[in-house]
Amino acid sequence: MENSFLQTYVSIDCVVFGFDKSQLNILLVQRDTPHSTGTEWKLPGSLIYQQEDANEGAHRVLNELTGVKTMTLRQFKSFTSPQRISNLCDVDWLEATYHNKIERLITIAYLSLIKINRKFNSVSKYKTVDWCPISELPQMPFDHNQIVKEALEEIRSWVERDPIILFELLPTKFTASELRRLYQAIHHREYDVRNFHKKITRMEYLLPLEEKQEKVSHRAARYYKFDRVMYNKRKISL
Amino acid sequence: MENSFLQTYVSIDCVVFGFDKSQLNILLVQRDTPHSTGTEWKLPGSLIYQQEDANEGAHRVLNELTGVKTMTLRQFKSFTSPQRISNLCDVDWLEATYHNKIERLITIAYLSLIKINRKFNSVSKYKTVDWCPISELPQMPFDHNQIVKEALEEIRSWVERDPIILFELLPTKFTASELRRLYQAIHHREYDVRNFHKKITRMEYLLPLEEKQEKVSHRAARYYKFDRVMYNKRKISL
DNA sequence: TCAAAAGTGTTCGATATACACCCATGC
DNA sequence: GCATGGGTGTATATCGAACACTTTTGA
Repeated sequence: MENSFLQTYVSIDCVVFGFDKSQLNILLVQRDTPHSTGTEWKLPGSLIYQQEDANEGAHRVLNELTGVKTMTLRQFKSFTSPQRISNLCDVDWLEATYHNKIERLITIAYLSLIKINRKFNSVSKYKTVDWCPISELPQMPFDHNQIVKEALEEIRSWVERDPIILFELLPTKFTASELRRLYQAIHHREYDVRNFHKKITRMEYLLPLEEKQEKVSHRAARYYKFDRVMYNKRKISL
Repeated sequence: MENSFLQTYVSIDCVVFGFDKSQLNILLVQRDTPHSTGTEWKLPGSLIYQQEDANEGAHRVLNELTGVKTMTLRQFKSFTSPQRISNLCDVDWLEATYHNKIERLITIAYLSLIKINRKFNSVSKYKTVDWCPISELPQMPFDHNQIVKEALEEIRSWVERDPIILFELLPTKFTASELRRLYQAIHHREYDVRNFHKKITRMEYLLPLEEKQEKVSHRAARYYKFDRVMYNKRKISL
């Protein structure tokens, strides 16, 4: 072990969650595979620059990807195994993309949340950016499948500490059943409808509106909205 | 932003918790300050080697420090700001220690737990290793004070997800009030003694023993021990 | 009039909180 | 005998879980 300290490139990879109908989705980008064998989906990410710290890098990636300037972002884990770029395709792709021979690469994974119907204003280097339901994730390069798996665990425990993040995934006005389905998707279990209504009645930071759904072929559901001020009052009283 | 991607050394730093009487303690090591102005306490850590991933590095540091081969370890956050080695003392110390000019350094912080009265079998490069109560932490180099602060938040949420880690901090046999004081130290609040007894009665994985304290100048307290098998049964039923 | 989803109340068990006094031991 | 900490029970509030029927609306 002669003084051979690791000197390495560092990337960030972002697991961006969106919620639609009953499913969590993740934002994926398409890359060309090096030997023109087609395309492949991966997590959006980038090497970080000399002058940046990881947070800045993550913001940059997401801004390039979506045009959104500020979004909720959380660093959740670093992936450092030397084997994470053992696949030759990945090695070649890195060299083609960054014009550097890269033999080792650690990545810092971020988790982020966005309303899924938000319009993107992308200046992205990627040809295609799209939502992918977490139940239908493709095989991805590097350890991206593992990163997503850990991101799912992380989002669960984050919601428990700070339920505010649920409302970053829902539209400004949402129905009780949208919120319930989001809970179900995140906690991966069913909630009884009646019990769930009682639960949201107890959350004083959820304001029921007069407004209801229109033109739905069943009884119209009431809209709710999230009241940040009430929420913050609640939190300090814990 | 001309293709100047960060290539950097990577270190790991370990926040090792121990518990004594009523206080959480952290294991600190002493370093010589570069200009012989004395010594200074810091978190134990090391640059990681070429062949290592971060987990291996963390295990190596803790093994060198304590002689303990396997301990509970959890990566909790990376610290990547370019400013974290802006202090000249720190720059000089790095150069003196690692015989390399180091201009940027990111660190991956780990959290670990150990019984405070465990004997160390240290092969450490440090002159002094000692426990420091978290209420009396000195000013430390780099961003080590910040790292400890975040480690404290992390240990709280870790205990909530997985209370087993409490028993890594207590002796094999412990009294109810030792456990209560540990809860208090971690959650930073008081627990009512009677309610706490009810709480531990409900934990079937805590076995009350016949054995009691001896030679204490007050009523002798019953010892309990933690039953891992019962605990694991419990967990899957959640 | 039918299909589809919205909305609503009661009971039970588990858990958290508040609160005050007697017990065992060494000195 | 006294100082020190150990050990105990009751009442109340909140929360989660189980469980079935009526309402509204568009097609």
